[in-house]
Amino acid sequence: MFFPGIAVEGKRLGSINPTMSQLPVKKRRPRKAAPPAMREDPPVRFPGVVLCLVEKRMGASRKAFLTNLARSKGFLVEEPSSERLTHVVSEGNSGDEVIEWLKRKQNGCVDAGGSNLALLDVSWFSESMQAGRPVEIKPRHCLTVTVSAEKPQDTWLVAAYACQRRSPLPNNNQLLTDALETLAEEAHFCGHEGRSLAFSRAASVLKALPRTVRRVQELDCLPCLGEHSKRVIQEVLEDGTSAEVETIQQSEKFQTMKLFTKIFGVGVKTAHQWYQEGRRTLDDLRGHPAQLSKEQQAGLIHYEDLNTPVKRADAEAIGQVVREAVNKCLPSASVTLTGGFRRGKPSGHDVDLLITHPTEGQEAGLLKKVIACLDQQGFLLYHSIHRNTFESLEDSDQEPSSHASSMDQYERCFSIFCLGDLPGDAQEGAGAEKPSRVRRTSGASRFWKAVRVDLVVTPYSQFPFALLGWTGSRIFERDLRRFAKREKKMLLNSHTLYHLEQKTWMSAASEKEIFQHLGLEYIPPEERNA
DNA sequence: CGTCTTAGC
DNA sequence: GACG
DNA sequence: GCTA
Ligand SMILES: Nc1nc2c(ncn2[C@H]2C[C@H](O)[C@@H](COP(=O)(O)OP(=O)(O)OP(=O)(O)O)O2)c(=O)[nH]1
Ligand SMILES: [Mg+2]
Ligand SMILES: [Mg+2]
Repeated sequence: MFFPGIAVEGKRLGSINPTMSQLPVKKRRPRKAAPPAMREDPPVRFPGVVLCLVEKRMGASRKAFLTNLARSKGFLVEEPSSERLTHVVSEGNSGDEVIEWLKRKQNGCVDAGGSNLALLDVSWFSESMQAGRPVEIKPRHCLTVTVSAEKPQDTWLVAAYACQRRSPLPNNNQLLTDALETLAEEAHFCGHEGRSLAFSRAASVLKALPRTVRRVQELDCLPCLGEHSKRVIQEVLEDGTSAEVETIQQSEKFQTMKLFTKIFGVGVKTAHQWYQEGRRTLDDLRGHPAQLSKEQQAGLIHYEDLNTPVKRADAEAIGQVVREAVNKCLPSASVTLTGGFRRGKPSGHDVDLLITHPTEGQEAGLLKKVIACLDQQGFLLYHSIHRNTFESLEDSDQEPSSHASSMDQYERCFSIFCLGDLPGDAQEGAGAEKPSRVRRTSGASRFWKAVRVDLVVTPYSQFPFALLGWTGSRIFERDLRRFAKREKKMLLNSHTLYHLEQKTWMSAASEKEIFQHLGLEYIPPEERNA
């Protein structure tokens, strides 16, 4: 249950003072006072002409130089996402390439067809700069479009960033995405993170397609699909499988790395080290428990439970247990189910919960109390608590370390939850005590199950950023941040959005406002399954 | 050729 | 591995 | 190096 006015689906959260944004206390706060020194451009002399310079093959610095030149002569120059464009100027690209580039930049919904948009070579631009006015468009200036803009090819238009496209849960290409994700996993096991990311992106693009791929030619215009990915897709389309993928899956190395990295607390490095030492089974590891960290011990003990998918009903039940504990500690605080379940997944590897309170600052110190409360009731088999370094709006912006660090500003907790499944009243969760939950470990009937639960506490002013950050998917998050940095010169994390050129933090009362700040079409959680 | 998300134990 |  |  949410508070009226809390922003989950774009409702306003209330006004936020933009001068008191959040910052990492360890780092220096960039100054907000001075706006960037803007050189005065002369007044607009040609309001009917809106230029756009195609960065592709031109480069960012030349584009910036030409933009300044044009503005100094009274021309309007705007971004490709602008709807007012009249003249698109490109250097070294064909007309078709410019159309494709424009469509991508405009989230795939451009009428590149017979509109009054002129696609021009840079020669027109040079002549116009020399003349100090837009010169008449001659045939030699025009880029020709060979692809018929009327009839869409038998291909799809898909944006290059996952945060620009809709990825609903029904995946029409699971056979293909499974193959590509196997290649991504294998690359990850080999420490080839760049290659792994490339295969993950390729799989993600296929997840966004509205129907099943039938012929490899349909992939021609899709981003993130290169020679290797297309070859694998072709094999799977023709034979139902790929030899490369089959070989990987049958290899002892891959199978053992997979077995070991599924242990909570074990990553590629540790798994590989154990593999080199000749270990192959979980019992090999259980033989030397002293070499294991606390989380690895817990991960090994609960290996089967933690690798059994968590159902939505279990997630809701745990959400309710946590909600009651939270409200005991702080009435009118809220608990929101996030992660994959918020994206509509029917099951998941854990339960992700986001906690906040509508009064800024009331959430301070809450997580520690909630953990103590849950632990006392015997719900926690393991937990690890994480403090944050970001201030809430309540904290003053003078001496950052003075009280922020002395205060209990915990924000995250990774836990292993004991989900009781006792009959009758115990389902409520509050009834049975810890010893009775954990002792019944043997025999055919066990009455409890270990479940990974992530708790996150956020100040109300950061709630939309935390919600966006903890809803995922992982690929969606990475592309949001990559898009913000590379396309908008902004820095995004799960607390804030920072504009590098304006040197300002951009507050948001909803997820929708964050998408707006980024110039992105809003994508609802159910379509973030990238 | 460099980049590939970001942050806390 | 794919992209800019 | 691990977790999200
Ligand atoms: N920024 C960032 N966020 C991440 C990363 N990994 C996960 N997240 C965010 C987005 C995820 O939806 C959210 C929860 O992570 P989970 O590992 O629980 O994945 P998710 O719930 O999507 O799926 P699952 O639990 O496996 O069913 O945390 C990451 O590497 N970077
Ligand atoms: Mg999850
Ligand atoms: Mg999680």
